[in-house]
Amino acid sequence: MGSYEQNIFRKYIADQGLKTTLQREIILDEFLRLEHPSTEDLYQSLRSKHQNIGYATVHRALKLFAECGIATVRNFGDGAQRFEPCREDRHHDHLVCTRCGLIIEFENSQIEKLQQQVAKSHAFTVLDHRLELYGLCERCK
Amino acid sequence: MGSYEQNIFRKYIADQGLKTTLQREIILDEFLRLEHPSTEDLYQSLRSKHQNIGYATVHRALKLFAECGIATVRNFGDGAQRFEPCREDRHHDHLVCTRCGLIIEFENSQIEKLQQQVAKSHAFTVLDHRLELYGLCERCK
DNA sequence: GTATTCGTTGAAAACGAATTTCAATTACAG
DNA sequence: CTGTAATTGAAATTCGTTTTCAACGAATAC
Ligand SMILES: [Mn+2]
Ligand SMILES: [Mn+2]
Ligand SMILES: [Zn+2]
Ligand SMILES: [Zn+2]
Repeated sequence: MGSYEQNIFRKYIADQGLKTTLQREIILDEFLRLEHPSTEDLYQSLRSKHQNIGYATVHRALKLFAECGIATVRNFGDGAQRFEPCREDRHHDHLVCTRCGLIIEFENSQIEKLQQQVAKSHAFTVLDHRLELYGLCERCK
Repeated sequence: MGSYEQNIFRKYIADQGLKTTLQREIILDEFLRLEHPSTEDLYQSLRSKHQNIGYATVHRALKLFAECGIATVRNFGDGAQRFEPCREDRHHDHLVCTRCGLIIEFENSQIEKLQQQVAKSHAFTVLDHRLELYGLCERCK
């Protein structure tokens, strides 16, 4: 057995006729330890223990994670794509401190409900959404 | 006199010790006619009548528009920054059709209010926010 | 086991949007 | 006007992302 994410990933790999590799296992493992890493972040994080894993492989793995649904692509406006583990499908949104980069996660079912109402009133089917509040955290203001 | 946006822009230019140029006036004028143009969109849109205005100048103008508050930077995940006129400070959010690119704008004061509550509960000061609902529009689903 | 097949890997190259450089030009204060 | 500093546009650069390609390796066939 393995973690929730490992199982989904392995199933996806098998279903697609792809191959399980040591690199992918290592990358997934490290990915699950990080918060909102960019490709570069994850690559650097692996460097110490695994100097033989290439940047391109890390990047390709992250794309696979997003494809199979265990990672979400984020963009907090800092010019780099960030990826984050979906963690059992618990959706959340973000407060982003524009000064120090602190990221606070939150869930608000009332907001989600209102979003659905808005979409409905425009005959729109929502597949995904992003809500980010930018500003200053307690320490920075 | 001039439009709301022209006045703000000219004041900003003056205050910063910058210079009013014909190019900037033309670019602003065209910018206000478009919906959510990228630099490239705006550049192309100007090309027919003003083949002598360079891409870099368009880009620099857009950055100035954002700086002085008459434009907002948007990122709908298509890989290009988009800019949009603020239009008298009326904030709005977006429904984005991921199939045909249609963008519907909406305002929802209840959602905004809940956002403030969320921020407050984390001792966060919100300076800006983005809410985008991605999915399929009426025609595409 | 050995061969064949086909996906994977990592380094390097290519890509593309954003940004900067630089020499020529222009706005505008004095 | 004149001098000075900002602006311009073409080209070059930057930087994150993506692709290429030859070597490699896992899975399957023989
Ligand atoms: Mn998060
Ligand atoms: Mn809009
Ligand atoms: Zn902070
Ligand atoms: Zn559509």
